[in-house]
Amino acid sequence: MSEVAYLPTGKRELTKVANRQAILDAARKVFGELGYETATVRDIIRGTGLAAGTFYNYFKSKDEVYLALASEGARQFAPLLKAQRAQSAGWEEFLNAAIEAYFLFLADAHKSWLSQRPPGETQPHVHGETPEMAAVFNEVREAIVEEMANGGAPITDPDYLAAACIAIARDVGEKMLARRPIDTKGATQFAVAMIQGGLNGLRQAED
Amino acid sequence: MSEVAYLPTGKRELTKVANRQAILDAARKVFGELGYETATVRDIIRGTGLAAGTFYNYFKSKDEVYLALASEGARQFAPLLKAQRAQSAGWEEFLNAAIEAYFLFLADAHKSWLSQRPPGETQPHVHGETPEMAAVFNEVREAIVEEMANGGAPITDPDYLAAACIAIARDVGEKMLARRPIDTKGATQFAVAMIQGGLNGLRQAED
Amino acid sequence: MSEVAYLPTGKRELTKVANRQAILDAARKVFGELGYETATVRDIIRGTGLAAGTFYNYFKSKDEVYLALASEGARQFAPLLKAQRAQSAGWEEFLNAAIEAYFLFLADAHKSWLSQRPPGETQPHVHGETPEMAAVFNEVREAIVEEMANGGAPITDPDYLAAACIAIARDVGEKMLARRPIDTKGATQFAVAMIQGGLNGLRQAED
Amino acid sequence: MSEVAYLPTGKRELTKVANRQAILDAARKVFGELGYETATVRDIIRGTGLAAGTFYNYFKSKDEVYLALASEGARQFAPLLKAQRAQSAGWEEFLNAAIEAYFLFLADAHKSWLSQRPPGETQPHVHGETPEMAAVFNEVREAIVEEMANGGAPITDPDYLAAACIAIARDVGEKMLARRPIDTKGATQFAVAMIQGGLNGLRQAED
DNA sequence: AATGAATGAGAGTTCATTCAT
DNA sequence: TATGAATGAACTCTCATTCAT
Repeated sequence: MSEVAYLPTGKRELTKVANRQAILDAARKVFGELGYETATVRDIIRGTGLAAGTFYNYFKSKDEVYLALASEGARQFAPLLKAQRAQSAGWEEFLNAAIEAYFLFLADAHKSWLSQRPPGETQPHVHGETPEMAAVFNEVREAIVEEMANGGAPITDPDYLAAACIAIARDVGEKMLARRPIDTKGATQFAVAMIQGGLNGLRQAED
Repeated sequence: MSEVAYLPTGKRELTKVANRQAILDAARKVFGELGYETATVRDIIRGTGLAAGTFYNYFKSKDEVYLALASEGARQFAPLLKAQRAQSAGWEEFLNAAIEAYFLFLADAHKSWLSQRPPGETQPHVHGETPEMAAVFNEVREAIVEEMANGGAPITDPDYLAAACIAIARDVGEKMLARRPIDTKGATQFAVAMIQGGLNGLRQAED
Repeated sequence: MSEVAYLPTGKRELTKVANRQAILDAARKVFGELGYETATVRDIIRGTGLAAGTFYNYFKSKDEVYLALASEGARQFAPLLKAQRAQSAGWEEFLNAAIEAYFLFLADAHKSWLSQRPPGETQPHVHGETPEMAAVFNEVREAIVEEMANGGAPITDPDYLAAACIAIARDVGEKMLARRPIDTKGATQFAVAMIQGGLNGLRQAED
Repeated sequence: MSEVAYLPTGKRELTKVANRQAILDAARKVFGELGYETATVRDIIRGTGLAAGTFYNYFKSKDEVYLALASEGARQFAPLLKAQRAQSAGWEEFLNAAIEAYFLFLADAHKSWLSQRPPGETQPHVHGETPEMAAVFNEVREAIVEEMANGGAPITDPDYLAAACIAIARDVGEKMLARRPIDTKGATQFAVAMIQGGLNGLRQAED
């Protein structure tokens, strides 16, 4: 309609991407520290240099930014998990692959987020989990459940077993993040050994 | 204003206690269903026959009722756990005792609360844990950590191990509650077998 | 549940009714002056001595208070109009009755509202009609349309005619309110004479 | 910054005019559909191919575009009305001329706007009148009032009479637009006959 | 002690307008 | 001049808490 069409400059595009990222970063931090309910949109934008309304140029709602974070995490993680699983021959290898993938994701994410949450300052009623962690964890859960349904780990009570494996992965992963240096190899060995041992224990108990 | 000063009668005291209990019951239900943030004080008092303001005759704040619930749970549970532990000779017996105590508590609490949460209707961003469950769980965690520190389960990494034991207890306990009939014996056997097996697995891995 | 049940005292009930009325009055004034869109809930409560949140103890939304005002007006007016219509034999009497009822309502409402809008200070983009006026006006409109459909005023174009009658009633009524003293008799005579004369003029034009 | 200063070419000027017109067209449509308050500047520019900020190169504010629309309508209409009036000998001719001019304007505007508002989908609290219609209507109003003040229609109550004439013109005009085909002749005949008849009726009532 | 209306800070969100590009 | 992201005041509405009764 107009004679002169201004194309978006590289600079503009850059700040747009940067702002989006800044909001995502701030949101991740805030959700991790405060939890979804307690975190406010204003808490999030305070972490960027932006104004309140600007948030809504990038995300339609508080919920949407949470979901964006979660699905971004899942999207990045899914191929890693898949690749690891593809290489695995049996249950033990699968388990090792899945847990290692999860721990690597956690470690990587943790490093790049510089979560820096002052230790011990945990608020009451708070998750302590970023949306991405939640999403990625769900991927692992599903992989384990699926593998188990396929007969990967034939044992009396697959429901309890899945719950237990997942629980170990989650909580050992969390502990791992609290240590320096972050040792994914060690944590993976621990978790896998414990789960495999547990399986043996359960087989014996069955008799 | 009245000439005669009535001493608090037993009846009146009972009423006070009953109201307090009604609030606690309603709060437990609501916190369990909605989580701390989402639950409103009005949600809680709606569950009693009382008026909004009356809540503050019994608790100073929404937070206080949460804490009251948690510490009540812990207070009731602590002696049970202590008794069970006292009977235990070694680590295995201790573990069995602690987990059984925990599962019994869960089952009992669950029965008496009639939590009735329609399954599958879980809201996003919500805990699904009553304050008491959280508190009692912490008791168990501390017992395990303490016992482990006392050399109960000599293993490479007590920190990870504690995390894993606790994780299993929590999540198998949760699964247990979802089944009918609630089988604490079976769940305890499962959890203990898995943990003990896990310990063995870890010992082998160490070599 | 509690031993002592406090019944609402008269005083409490009084302020409740009074507050509701204060909000309605303020809302009427504000809607009349500013129109629905421009008026804010804060504009309304500012007209009472109440706090912002209190508005929502009485009405669920800005829309609801508008509707309440409108339907209250219609409810009060409907029987008056019905009574007047019941006494009417033919179209002319009906017309007289309907318009008189409308003008009486306007005059009465105007007096009791003390609308006191500073003359000349009319804002741009504004209705200048309270919700009640709108609602009552609709009642009159429907009555006229209905009567006309029943053959009350057989004329070539009932659609245009209804529009014209209604238009006269509305705008003459408005002028009437701007004069002192408010002369409903005179305004009614004028409007009816004009409409009847208009009908005659249309009959002649038809030939 | 550039060495060569280009004078505005005819082409460029045209673009400016075209953009301005595009905004005016979109604004008319949007104001007509949504009303002043509900319409947003973004609603308006969405109707053009332009960007949000560009709006403010042409109009200082949302209000200004409304006013521009209104005065443009008035400016276009005033000479038409004047010409029609100039040809009129007496009151009846004047009335016919004024109303016809108004209805012609309405019909023309309506056609060219293709207002296309889905009938029946009227929002609550919305005008259904473009700024131009409002402005042009005011011109007619003033003409009638003026003519009446000059003794064109000697009758008891010129204030009421003006109100009534105007009311008829407005509402019959509105009805006219809703019909197919749009029959300005018929509508004019109707309105004039009704008003003239009304005048006669008022004269008789005076006796 | 019980009541429930009143309070007001603060939540998520919208939008007219500005301004760097 | 065109662009469209940034701005921030203002909006509707919620809710923990207070307080007159």
